[in-house]
Amino acid sequence: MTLTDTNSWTGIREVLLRRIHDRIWQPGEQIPHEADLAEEFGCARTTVNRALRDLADSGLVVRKRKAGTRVAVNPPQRATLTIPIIREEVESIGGSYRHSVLERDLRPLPAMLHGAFQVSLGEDVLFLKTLHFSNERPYAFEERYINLEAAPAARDLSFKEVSANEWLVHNAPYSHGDLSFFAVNADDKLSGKLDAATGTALFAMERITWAGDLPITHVRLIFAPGYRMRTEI
Amino acid sequence: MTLTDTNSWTGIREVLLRRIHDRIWQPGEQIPHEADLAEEFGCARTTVNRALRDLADSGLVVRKRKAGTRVAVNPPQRATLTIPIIREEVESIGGSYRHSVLERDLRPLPAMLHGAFQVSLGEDVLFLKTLHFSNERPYAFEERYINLEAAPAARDLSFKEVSANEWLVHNAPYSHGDLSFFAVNADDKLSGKLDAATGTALFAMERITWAGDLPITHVRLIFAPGYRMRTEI
DNA sequence: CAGTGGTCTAGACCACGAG
DNA sequence: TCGTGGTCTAGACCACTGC
Repeated sequence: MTLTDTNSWTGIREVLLRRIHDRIWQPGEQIPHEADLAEEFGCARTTVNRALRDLADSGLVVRKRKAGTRVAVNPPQRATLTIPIIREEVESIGGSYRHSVLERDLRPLPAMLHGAFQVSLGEDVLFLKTLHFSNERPYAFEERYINLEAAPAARDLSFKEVSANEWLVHNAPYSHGDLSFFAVNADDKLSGKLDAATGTALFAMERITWAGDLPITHVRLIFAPGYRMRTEI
Repeated sequence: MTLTDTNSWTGIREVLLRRIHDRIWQPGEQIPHEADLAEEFGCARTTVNRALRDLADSGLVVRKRKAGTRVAVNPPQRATLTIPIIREEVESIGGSYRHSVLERDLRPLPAMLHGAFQVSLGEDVLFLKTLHFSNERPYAFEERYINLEAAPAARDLSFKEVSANEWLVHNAPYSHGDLSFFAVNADDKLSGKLDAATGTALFAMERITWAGDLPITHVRLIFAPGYRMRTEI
């Protein structure tokens, strides 16, 4: 039998978890106060607080001042996705990375993005089309708009050596962003670039990042066939 | 000008964040010790610790005992996805939810899953095909295997009233799982079910959950065209 | 070995929000 | 209003790991 150290916050978390799993505390039911639990475990309230805060972060319990802590009725699955820069992703699975800039020009922001990506009216943005390779096979196709107000230095860069992806991470840190995942069919152009039959379902990701109120970049990545985004929960 | 409260851990986190964004602390550079920062901010080390721990959780700094805290060189994007049960997802966007069980039988586990989903040899698993609707329009198609050793009560349930999705959340809590996302083409069967032209790219999710060593369920969800999984970072 | 983060404690005050 | 969680403090000991 495994003994759990009930003097560590992780140990206490395990015990609480087991009580929830074993239905000793029913979904929706209020569990004892921090103070009572601290007494039960013979530890400081801070320690119980840490354990409960962790359970709340993962969605298993719901905490409210005055109302106490309740076991979540429908614990949502929370999964943390780690999205590395593509070079690191490729290299981490043992591939050799290369990228190729297919297009690069200044242009007005397409109307489609006016709502989500508010740059100053009339300002051009830097547009890039890039193909990423793993072991010389297409890995992902990227279309990107860069707001030159947020990253003026990008105007003079070709992004042939360092990908825009990587350069922006280092030179235009964002404060927040929107991220979405979806599926697209390979059209004729994509099909040639990604070495996929026309019509093949491809996994895609779209991302907008801001530094405060200033939009930095909008990027759409479309991955070669077979790509899976994985995580553990 | 906005003043930041440097006596709260969130306030301290903001200040540290700004120093990283403003390159006062360069990527890869070691930042001051907790004790020094605590002195600078005139607060307890615990408070600085909380702020730094939070930055480390989000991947912006890397902390090591003895080696100190460094600004991450390639801060990975971490995104937390919240995956609710489908009924709640549908209802949260104002739809009325319904589901329909298309198939339900006991069968041996398909060979394809033998590696990932280790049930006792020769034991049958419960197989379910379900279609989820939002406002009477197809929302997602589900294929699910349930390990009856982990959830024996499932053997006697039709899952016509409560979906397997929801029942399992309430009755077979998992301790951990694998989750992946990918894209598939609608085949003829899917196309009819999801009201999508054959070949349409569809967003799909696959999930296996365990309770300790015991596999609980394997589920593949394929969403109707246009589905996006969104999150903020 | 010794510096650094990780954690625990006992106590305190505060903010929120249910009743 | 007042119970409950949220947070802060000052101090302590410990665990890891680079040197």
